[in-house]
Amino acid sequence: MPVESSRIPRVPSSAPAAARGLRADARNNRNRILDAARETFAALGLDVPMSEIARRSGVGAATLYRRFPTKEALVTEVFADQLSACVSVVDEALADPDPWHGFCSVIEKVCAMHAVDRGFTAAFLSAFPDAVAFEEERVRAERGFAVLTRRAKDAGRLRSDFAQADLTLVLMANGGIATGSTEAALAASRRLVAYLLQAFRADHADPAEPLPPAPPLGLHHVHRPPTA
Amino acid sequence: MPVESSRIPRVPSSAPAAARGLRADARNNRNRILDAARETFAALGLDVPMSEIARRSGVGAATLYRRFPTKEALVTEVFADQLSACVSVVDEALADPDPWHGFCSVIEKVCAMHAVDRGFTAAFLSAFPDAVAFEEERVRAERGFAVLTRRAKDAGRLRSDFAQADLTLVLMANGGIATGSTEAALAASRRLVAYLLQAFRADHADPAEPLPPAPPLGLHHVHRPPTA
DNA sequence: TGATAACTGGACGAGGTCTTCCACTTACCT
DNA sequence: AGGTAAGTGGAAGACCTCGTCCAGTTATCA
Repeated sequence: MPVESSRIPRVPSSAPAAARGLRADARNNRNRILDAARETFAALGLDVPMSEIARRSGVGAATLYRRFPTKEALVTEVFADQLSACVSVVDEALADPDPWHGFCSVIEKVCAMHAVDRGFTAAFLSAFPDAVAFEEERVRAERGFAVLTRRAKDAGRLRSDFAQADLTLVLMANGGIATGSTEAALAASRRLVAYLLQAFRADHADPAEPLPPAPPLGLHHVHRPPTA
Repeated sequence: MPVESSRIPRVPSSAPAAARGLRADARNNRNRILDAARETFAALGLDVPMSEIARRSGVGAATLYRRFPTKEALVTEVFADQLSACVSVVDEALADPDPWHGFCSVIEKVCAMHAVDRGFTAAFLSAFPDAVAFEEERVRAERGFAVLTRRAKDAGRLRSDFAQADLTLVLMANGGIATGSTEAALAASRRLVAYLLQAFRADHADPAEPLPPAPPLGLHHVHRPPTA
């Protein structure tokens, strides 16, 4: 009888690394916490008390803090996959044969994701320090978007004075669209994005009205002060 | 000897109503508080502690609360004149013989004012309850802007599907532009506004791509929940 | 089944903010 | 100049949030 088999924890290796080797009930609670946190952050933003998330998860505060030593850790974990989704949006767009369509789809999809999730917007913009864990993905998305931008310009569809930093501009502006209902926020975001995409069209660039210079801002430089 | 003369308080009737009849030192302190609050709110947003404003004003907390019973009252007072400035921007634009230029100037100026004052943006968007005091001015500005919109459309410069609620959209989007330095925020705001104004041009409306419907949002419906 | 180690829940402490209270000081009016 | 009422500053109360601790419970494994 192979003793080893009992020593090897039955790990669903597809699960996130942090959930491996947990006792069954603990892993269950962990998932409940993540689900509740996702819902709550999306609906109310990142400023909800940890106690509220514990309450909605049906666990005590200690359990919450045992799984996620700090609120930031919880936020990071919650939005890790959302960030991956953003990155994959860029990958999909790179596979699109129409450069302009790909470019637009990135902006439309990412803005829509932000519009329906209040917490995602805040997390994205606050650039919480643990985000260094996502540095790699962020850089990949940035490079991918740069390629998209170049292709769309070369195709003559995107105005040539569009700056890389304008993506940050769009995301920040879209982040300002926060209203009571999710539907209203999504509708507002869609309309804003539609306006902006029309402004980005090459045939709408007016040589008589040059754009004000782009501010020297990259996604990684956006730091919203904690108390503001 | 006219007794009355001494009974009549020497009121600088040009001063705000709330400052009338105050003792000289009290009025002085009141002004210092307002100045400090203006600076602090503009630089750091509305979330600065009241104690910080008291410290910068050189007064104690009790004095601050004697003048302004609640933080909200202070915020309201501080931004009352800024709001008036916004309204007068509309009035100026109405006097502009060029409807399109007037329309643009409103958006450009108001957005610039919001960009350089973090607190103003928050106060404007949070629509704090005491704002009912400004209801009249708000309505006046709204009507004025409606006139500007109509004129600009009739002149064939503003796209016909521009909605009144799009002003709210622009202001919310502009409110998302908050970066570390004031200069960067202003630069970002300017570029965003330039893009949007190009999108608003009648000759840039693409009949092949109708806009998503405008969300049913007026300025007075924007309510950002307290904790978010 | 029973020992063990991990897990859980509610109570607790630290820190920060808004607001109030009270003894002292100051400006105004006669 | 002097009395008085208003004004002032610092300390303290109420409330909320993040994060910690300990006694009881539960899953795991021989």
